[in-house]
Amino acid sequence: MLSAALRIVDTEGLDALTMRRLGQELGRDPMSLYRYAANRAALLDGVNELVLNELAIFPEDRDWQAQLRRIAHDLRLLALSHPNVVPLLVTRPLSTPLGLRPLGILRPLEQILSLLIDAGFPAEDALHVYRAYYGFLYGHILNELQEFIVDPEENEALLRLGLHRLPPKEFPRLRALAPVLADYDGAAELDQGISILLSGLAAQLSPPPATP
Amino acid sequence: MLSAALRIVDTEGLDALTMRRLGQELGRDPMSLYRYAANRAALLDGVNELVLNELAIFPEDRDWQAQLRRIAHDLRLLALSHPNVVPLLVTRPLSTPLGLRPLGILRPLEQILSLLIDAGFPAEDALHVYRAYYGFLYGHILNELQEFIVDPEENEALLRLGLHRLPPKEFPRLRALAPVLADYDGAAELDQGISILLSGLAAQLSPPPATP
DNA sequence: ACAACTTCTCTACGCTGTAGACTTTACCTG
DNA sequence: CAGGTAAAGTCTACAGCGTAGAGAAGTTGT
Repeated sequence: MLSAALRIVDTEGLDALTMRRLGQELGRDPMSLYRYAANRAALLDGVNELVLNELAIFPEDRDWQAQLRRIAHDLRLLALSHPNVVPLLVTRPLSTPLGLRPLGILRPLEQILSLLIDAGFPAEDALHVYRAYYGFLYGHILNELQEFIVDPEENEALLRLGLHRLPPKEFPRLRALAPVLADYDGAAELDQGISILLSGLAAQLSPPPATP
Repeated sequence: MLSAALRIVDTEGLDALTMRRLGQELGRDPMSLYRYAANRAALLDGVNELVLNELAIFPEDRDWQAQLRRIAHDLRLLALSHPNVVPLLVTRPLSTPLGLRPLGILRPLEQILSLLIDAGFPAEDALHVYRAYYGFLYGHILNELQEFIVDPEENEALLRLGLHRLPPKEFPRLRALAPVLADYDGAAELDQGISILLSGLAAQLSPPPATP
């Protein structure tokens, strides 16, 4: 059921995921969905969970930096392949206290904490590392998707056209950067940011012994 | 009109901002709102703009690091005082191509680019710095708000209660960190992350001459 | 005073999530 | 196999939503 919901979200957008539409997709009465999800909100949480479960984390790995870097790239790709789910990813937790969120959404948090603690960080530092890391990661994904042109029309022209609308006096920098904006290597930018962040964090907090 | 809308969002949440509700707040017919906003979406953009306009940026300042750090703290406080607007802040641009967004939303982008370029960065590097910076900033704000307990009930107890629900076998780290999670100094964490990021960026990209 | 134009109001339509009563199906027990 | 119990699915209905379109009221220019 959740996979059908995800299919609708991916192909038709978040708003298209209505109870009636999902019921039709499954060939069932819309009301029957309430046996599996108490709410439409719960349904959205389910989709959210389903996507997050595609993310593989191996907390046993001792090389925390490599692991975090890989996870970052994986999550980025996940977001790019389900762009319509991203609003859910960043917005749903805002309205649910931490402890009451679906387990599938809390699992990555637990696993990354575990990874960091096993790698030698004191629990409290692990939390700090996690926050800086996940904060940057989510921010990057949002940023990249915001610049991503979903329009089926030719990209660059439309982008330039959009920017052309801006008053030149007020937005000279942005207009001048139009060609650079057009080719955005998200993976490289993410990797570079992660590098800066991880080495900075490692230098600042007590570095883990890293000897098994 | 927008300020009335913002008032509703702040006090009653995003969903409470309906055309009928806003009309009632203004003592006007709901349909009269369409003279000022083409859409409900445009209305949300307006609220978004209104909040972002509270953010002051001084592109003439030569000390880009101090300036970016101040802006980060300002935006954080802004987000904390309008938490219900944050979903708008991060979500709305996802459905609008960059060039077609309201000017008030693009203005911070332009101003920060201007700040960086005036501080000596080549235009292209300025864009990279901006992306890493804004990405981290947005990510931090999301993170902090996600941990923020809006519940009027006593914080710590409720948080622990929520966490207590988690199966101990599966979430040992998270449960153990409950007391630490409870007191989260968002400003300090943001400042520390910004420090790491800015110094890393300055070291990596051609450092600005910084001599006026 | 009349006309043109803007602004506001009213009604109505199709859509939404979901409560509550009802019917059908599945399964387990004697 | 028969009968009862629980689960799953269906139907109808309601209040609320955004907003199209026609009309009323008010304002301004000549």
